[in-house]
Amino acid sequence: MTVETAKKRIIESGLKFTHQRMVVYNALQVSADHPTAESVYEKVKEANPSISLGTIYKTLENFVRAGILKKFTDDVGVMRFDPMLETHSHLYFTDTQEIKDYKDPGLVLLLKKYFEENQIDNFEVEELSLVIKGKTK
Amino acid sequence: MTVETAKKRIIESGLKFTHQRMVVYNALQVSADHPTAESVYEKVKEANPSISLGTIYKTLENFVRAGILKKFTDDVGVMRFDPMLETHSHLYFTDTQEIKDYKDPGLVLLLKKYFEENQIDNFEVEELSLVIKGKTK
DNA sequence: TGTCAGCTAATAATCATTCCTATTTGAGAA
DNA sequence: TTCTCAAATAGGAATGATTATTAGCTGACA
Repeated sequence: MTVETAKKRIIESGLKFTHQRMVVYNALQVSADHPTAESVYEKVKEANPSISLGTIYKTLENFVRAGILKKFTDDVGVMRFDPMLETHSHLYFTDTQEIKDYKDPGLVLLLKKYFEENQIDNFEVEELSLVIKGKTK
Repeated sequence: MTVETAKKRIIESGLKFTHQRMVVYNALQVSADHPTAESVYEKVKEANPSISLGTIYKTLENFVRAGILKKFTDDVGVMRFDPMLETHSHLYFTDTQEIKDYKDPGLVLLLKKYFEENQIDNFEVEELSLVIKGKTK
């Protein structure tokens, strides 16, 4: 990930290019799975100590709107950001509290087929993902 | 739901029976889908105007620990309580912001079967639910 | 009825998130 | 390059849901 690709990506998505957006964008690339606003803030401050938490929130929100990120809320009610753009499911480890991505194209196909054959009354399915709770084996 | 069944249920779950718990329990029975602590509070105040919001939180938390309720966090980060105990999925209406339960035994069977045949590395599935996003048709 | 662990009310504290506003900046125009 | 201005930012205050604290109360059991 070079500066140029980051810049290109931000501008392509219709956002004005700023130093802060670029730093946040880069921090996301090296983040662990599903960072919180706070953890992005910590990471970003290394490169830009004067950035404010409010800017992080706003930037992440803009990235979500621009389709660069997805946002969801974890079990304790904290926002998490997900750099992955394809629809996918999550594994919740009840023992370690971790959240991991789970991608399974076969499963998605199976589910889509299921909902084509079994319509839900008065509801049009747009997006499907699974919450899989369990523990390390 | 009579007073007696409520009382029985509370005692069976190992909690001491109190007036407040009983009122909260009853409020849950007549609540709309997935009440928040706040909405339970509003409802309970009709029967017991002196109850405090802190007690509501603690009581709900106790019910969750006792297995009478489930708790989850919605997309805006607010806790919601779910009186239903069987595993079930949720429909998220992207147009109206509603959340509705979706029960589908056939789907559950399909998923269980799928995960028996397709084990996830180093992970033991305990509970499955689907997040179904879409809109009114 | 007396005892006491557990419960409750009231309120303070916390924490993630949003809002506010004066100041600065990026990008296109001249 | 310099100018202009809409948009973005820093910094901090405000908000709102949730949790913690604590003093007093009460249900269950002997």
